[in-house]
Amino acid sequence: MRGSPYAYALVDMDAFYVSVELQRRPELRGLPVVVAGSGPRAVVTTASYEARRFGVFSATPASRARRLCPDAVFVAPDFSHYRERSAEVMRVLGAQIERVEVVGLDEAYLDLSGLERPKAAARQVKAAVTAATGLGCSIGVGPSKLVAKVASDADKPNGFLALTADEARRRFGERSPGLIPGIGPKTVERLERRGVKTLGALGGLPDATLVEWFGDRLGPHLGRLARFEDERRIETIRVRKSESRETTFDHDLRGLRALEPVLGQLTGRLCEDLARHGRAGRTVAIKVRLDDFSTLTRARTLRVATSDAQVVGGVARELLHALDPTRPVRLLGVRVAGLDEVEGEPRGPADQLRLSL
DNA sequence: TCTGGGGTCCTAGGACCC
DNA sequence: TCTGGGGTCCTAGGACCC
Repeated sequence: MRGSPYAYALVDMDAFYVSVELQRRPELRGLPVVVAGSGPRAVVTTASYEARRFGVFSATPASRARRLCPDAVFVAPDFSHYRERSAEVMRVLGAQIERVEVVGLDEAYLDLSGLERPKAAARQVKAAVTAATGLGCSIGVGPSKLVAKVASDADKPNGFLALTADEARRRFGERSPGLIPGIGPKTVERLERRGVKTLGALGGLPDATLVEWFGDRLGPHLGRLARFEDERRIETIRVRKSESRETTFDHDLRGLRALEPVLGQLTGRLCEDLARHGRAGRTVAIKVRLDDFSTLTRARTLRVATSDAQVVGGVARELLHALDPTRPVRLLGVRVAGLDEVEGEPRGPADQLRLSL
C-alpha cells in the first residue's frame, strides 16, 4: 500500500453457510434462505441476502426470523460439511499466498507485504476462490488488518475495496464507532452517553480524556482504533488455549439431579476430543446460565494437566455441587483451559532451568 | 417468542512470595 | 502497629468476535 511497507487483505466469504447450502440445493437460489437450528431457542447462523432484506441476520432468534419472514426456507446447519468446504477455500488461499491467518470458517487474512502489486494479487485470489469453489467472497485491502477488515465489510457481497488509512479515516469518519471490530454495543453506548457518536470524534479525543473514561489501556486503544492505527501482524499459527462444550436446553432444568447427567455427557464429548488431539489442560471450569440470562462460572486449577473424563468430570461435578443453582438453568457448559502449557508437570525450579536453557 | 456454540482477551481483587 | 512494592498465579465476570 502507498506509503506503508505493509499490505494485508481480508477475505470474507459471502453468506458462507447459505452459499454452501445453495450449491447443494440450487432450486433455492433467489429465495430467502436461513440456516438455523430447529429448537425453540435456536438462532440464525446465516441468512441469505434475500432474507436480510426482511431484517433477518446472524444471531436473530429463529422464532423471530419466522415471524419477520414467514416465507423463508429454513435449513438445518451442517457444520462438518461447512468445515470441509472451508478447508477447500483455505487451500486455495494457501496456494496463492504464502502467509495466511485463518480467522474462522469463512474468513482469513493474507499477508501481501512485499508484493509488488498487492491489489492485483488480491484480485487474483478472489478470482481463484470463485473459480475453484463456485463461492463468492468480498475482499478488503489495506496497510493494516483493521483497514482491510473494515474495507471488506464496506463492500459486500462480491466486493473488492482497497483503502489507505487516510482514505479509511475520511470515508468512515462520520460513521458510528461500532463500525470497528473490537468496539461493540456496550462501548458504543458508553461513548454515546458522553456525546461521542462518530469515529472522527473518537479519534480526535485526547488520550487523557480516554484514559479517564476507559482506563489507561482500553482508552488509548479505542483512540488508535478510531484513527485506523493497527500494528497487528499476521499470525500463521494459532495455539488453542481452551476447549469447551456447552448446551442450551429447550426448556430450563432445575436441580442438580437434572443437571448432572448432562454435565457428564458434555464432559465425555469434551474429553474424547481433547484426548484424540493429544491435548490436556490444568484448569477445569463450568458455566451455568440461569433463566434470567445471568451467567455464572466456576473454575479450579489442578497441579497436573488432564484430559481424563473421570478427573474432569469429578472436578466439574464438585464445582456444580458447590454452586448449586437454585434458579432454573437454561445453559450448562464445561471447559478445560491451560492447554498451551508444558505437558503434565507443574513448573518447579528444574523446569524453569530446563526452559531457560 | 427473547437471546447458539465455540472461542479470545481484559480487568480486578485476593493469595502468596520475596 | 497506621502499614512498601513488585511479581505471579488464580478466580470470576464481562466484552467481543465469527
